[in-house]
Amino acid sequence: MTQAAFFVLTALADQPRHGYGILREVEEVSDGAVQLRVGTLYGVLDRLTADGLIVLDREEVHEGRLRRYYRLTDEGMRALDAEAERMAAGASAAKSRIAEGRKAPGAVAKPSAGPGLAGGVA
Amino acid sequence: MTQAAFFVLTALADQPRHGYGILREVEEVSDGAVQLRVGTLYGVLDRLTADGLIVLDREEVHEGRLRRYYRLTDEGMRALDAEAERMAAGASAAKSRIAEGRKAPGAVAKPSAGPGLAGGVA
DNA sequence: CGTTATATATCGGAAGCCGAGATATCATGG
DNA sequence: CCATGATATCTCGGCTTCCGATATATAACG
Repeated sequence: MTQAAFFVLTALADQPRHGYGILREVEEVSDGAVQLRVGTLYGVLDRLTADGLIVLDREEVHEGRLRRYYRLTDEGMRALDAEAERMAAGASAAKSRIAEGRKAPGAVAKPSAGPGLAGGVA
Repeated sequence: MTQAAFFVLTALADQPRHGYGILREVEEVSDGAVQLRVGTLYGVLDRLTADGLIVLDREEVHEGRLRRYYRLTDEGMRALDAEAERMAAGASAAKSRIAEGRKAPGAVAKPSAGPGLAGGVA
């Protein structure tokens, strides 16, 4: 699953949303760290629909503008859950490894030959 | 940062490794969930080097076979740390949203009629 | 009337992924 | 002796995905 797809699913996890709403929600939920582009969105939406992870929930007309709402399917919910698990595990692994690398730069069983990472790391 | 790049950095976080070793390490650290392909690896290695996140540490000849070791730079370490943070946050956000969606499928200001997610759908 | 915000969607270039193949050494097995 | 498999490097081409730019349309603000 791509990053974009993950964040779209996340934005839809609590309630159905329309395209433009997903765009804003992703930015907000990621605290501005992730900016889903318009050009990316619709391709992702199509793929997720084709994969059965989301479905068109309903269409509304708000102030003369069409809003097309999507929502997660059971399968989409499960896929997101599994992906979140993998991401958490990956993040956790990276964190503990960083700690290891900082704690023992020369723990490679090599006395000194190895200058260690970036010279002491600080 | 792409998934592939993230896992390469993670594999290098505790100690320098060579290409083939990274391949096995990524699979092991992700418990088989992530399989970095050979065709992907070298492109990632080149990009990470160009971006200054990793550097060629040393070259060794082991049993007649060349081993090219890479290691993280300070910048690479920081980038990995930041990315791990973002991933953890993303995973966490997804998790709590899933909980919200399950807890209140109709929390959309809809008493009960709302079949909500996966409820009635059909 | 022009710009900004909301809202949809498409197009094409660029970036990235990955199966397949090339090359080479060493060990195992037939 | 040769085939196979593991180790180890790297390249190529097709496919998927990303994203800037563009198009269309309504409403609000100046």
